[in-house]
Amino acid sequence: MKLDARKLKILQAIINDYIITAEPVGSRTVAKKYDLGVSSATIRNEMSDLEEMGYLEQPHTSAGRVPSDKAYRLYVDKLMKVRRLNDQEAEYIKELYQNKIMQLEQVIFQTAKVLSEITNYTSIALAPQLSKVTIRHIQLVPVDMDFALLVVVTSSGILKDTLIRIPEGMDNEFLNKISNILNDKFQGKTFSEIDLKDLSAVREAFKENQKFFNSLVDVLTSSFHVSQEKEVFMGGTTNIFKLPEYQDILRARAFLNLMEEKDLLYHILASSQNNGVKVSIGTENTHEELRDYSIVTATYSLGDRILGTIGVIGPTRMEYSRAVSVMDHMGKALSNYLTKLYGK
Amino acid sequence: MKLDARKLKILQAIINDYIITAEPVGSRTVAKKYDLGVSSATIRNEMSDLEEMGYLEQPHTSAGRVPSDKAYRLYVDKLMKVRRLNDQEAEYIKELYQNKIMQLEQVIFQTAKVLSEITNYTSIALAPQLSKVTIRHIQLVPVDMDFALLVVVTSSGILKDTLIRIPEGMDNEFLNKISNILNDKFQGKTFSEIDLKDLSAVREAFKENQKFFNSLVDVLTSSFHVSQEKEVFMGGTTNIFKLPEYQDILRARAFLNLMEEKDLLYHILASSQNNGVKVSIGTENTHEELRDYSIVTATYSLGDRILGTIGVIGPTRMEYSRAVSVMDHMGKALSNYLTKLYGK
DNA sequence: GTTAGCACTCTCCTTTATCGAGTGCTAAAA
DNA sequence: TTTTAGCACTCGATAAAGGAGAGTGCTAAC
Repeated sequence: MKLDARKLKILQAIINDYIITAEPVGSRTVAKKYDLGVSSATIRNEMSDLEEMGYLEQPHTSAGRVPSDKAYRLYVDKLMKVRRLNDQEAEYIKELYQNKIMQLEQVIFQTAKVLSEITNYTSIALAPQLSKVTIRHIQLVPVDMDFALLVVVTSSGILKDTLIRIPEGMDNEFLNKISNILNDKFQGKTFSEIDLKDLSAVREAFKENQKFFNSLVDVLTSSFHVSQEKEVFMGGTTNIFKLPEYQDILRARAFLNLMEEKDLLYHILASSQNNGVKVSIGTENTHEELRDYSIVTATYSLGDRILGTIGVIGPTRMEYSRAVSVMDHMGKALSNYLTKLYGK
Repeated sequence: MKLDARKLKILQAIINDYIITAEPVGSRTVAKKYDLGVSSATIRNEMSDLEEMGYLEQPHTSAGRVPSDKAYRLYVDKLMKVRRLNDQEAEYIKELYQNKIMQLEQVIFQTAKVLSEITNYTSIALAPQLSKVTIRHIQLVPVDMDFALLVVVTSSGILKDTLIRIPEGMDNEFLNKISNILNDKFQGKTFSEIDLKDLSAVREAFKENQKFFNSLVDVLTSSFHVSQEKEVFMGGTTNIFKLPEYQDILRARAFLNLMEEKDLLYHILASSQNNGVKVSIGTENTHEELRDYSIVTATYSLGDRILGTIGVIGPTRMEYSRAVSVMDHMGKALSNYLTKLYGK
């Protein structure tokens, strides 16, 4: 059976309608609302064909039909017209990145927030992954008699710092000396390459301050490494309540529980590392838990290095044209902003 | 009418039962489950009295009775036995604050998380309020040819920093000079006291680097001031789904929407500044939106200065004894931790 | 003052009936 | 051969009706 022009038109009509209404679409609806010049009976026959071909599904015998994941895939790849952002949306995004000096994590957080506001879906965003980034500069800065700030600047301009207690009577000179040692040892390495075995030489330089040495290493390996790494930012988690299919408490709950699975979300975002926008529809997702959802992601970068991923998640009945255009725009805007601010 | 010993016993039984089951409690239930040595008819009479006195309410004629806010207040003040934490809970809290060097905000975030895990309610926590805190030390630290780190240490040991772009060719000496000027001008002041009018003298010192001056001031006033100020951390937002009264989608939604009102939550937390644990029950809350919820808060401090507030929010049918003991314990543990780490 | 007994109320759950949207099939029309 | 009108049939959704059960308040006896 061939997917001729009329079948395509009908399919498109059904997808459009279902995306808007969330109700199974019947042949009469298509005949009336979309002017195809044929009767509902003809459309009925075509729909039957489309179902046989795997593009449509029937929730039950006496209901209309619903697009399958395969149909959405076709829609995304071939049928949909990519929508441009309207002025208001573009303006909103522009404003976000204008004139503001933010900590990198704040930027990502705000991006997620705006993303969810514009799309009305739930947004997820991955902060830059430290494991991919090398250490450019380490500096211990005294702030106080008791505390110093351990500052690490990375190759991508990302900065990480932690307050750290210093032993009594330790002077600036010693701090500088340590900074130099750390730089010698770690410059150009990634955080994950900081190897405990490597450190015996460094340890000696600390002489009687072994405790200080330990806490320094602790901070460098654990604090910078694990906890920050899997940070997933989210926005608009409760947006799903606006959608009719989540008026069911069990579904809503399932979704919200999913959103608490930070590890899972992290893997989803981390796995899409191809430059640009990517759409994963329902069963296309490798993760079992996601087979009822679609995810649209985009990467963001600093210069030509991909730093992380942002995305929106929603029902497979997603406004793909809208989502794709917003993600595309946003990914680029964020990259621009970062490059302008942190690039050299 | 007097609230005699038997009435109290009956009231206590009803409250206990309702807290556990979330079902209106009938006279027969009280007679059977709680051994009071009288028949259900007697209890029925007493319950009628208790309703007249305002301690009980009836959802409808043929239902059992439900404690009123007044009853909960009595319960919290007089009736409940304050429960001690069990070993597992105490251990969990202890572990949280052990051996970890965290950014202050991370500490608060983790505290909120643990709080929600232990209580099974939604937790909210207020980060230390910068407006209350004075500036101890400002330092511009060069990290790079293009960037410096603006570090501000506050009187409470809290540290704030932001990466800031520096003009080309600006050397360390000049940065130090600026740091000194900023210190001269702002040491001992709060962030809200940073007055733009004051700055004309400082501005001159920057000579041709007016743009740099502007961004510095921008960061000091806006970035440190507004955005961080109202930061409310939350944990376990979806815990309410475990409670039977939130199986109703409208209620669940109302609650989640409430949790998105960061400003409101901020005010609630900021308003409870009396040292120690505070319980607000239903209509006792000044905010209209909260009249169906109860909130248990505790303050945390550094030394003897109150820094912020943590709390849990749930239905008025809350396990107060549990919540109060956890909040009490947690507030103190957090204060201890902070004092040990940042106090001098 | 306490309690057994009982009529009465009201929600909740189940059953039954009805409605209507939508389908698939057939046979006639184009 | 394709399209269409007509029609019987299916099945979910909604409403109405009918208990069942929990709980109350009142009365009268203990």
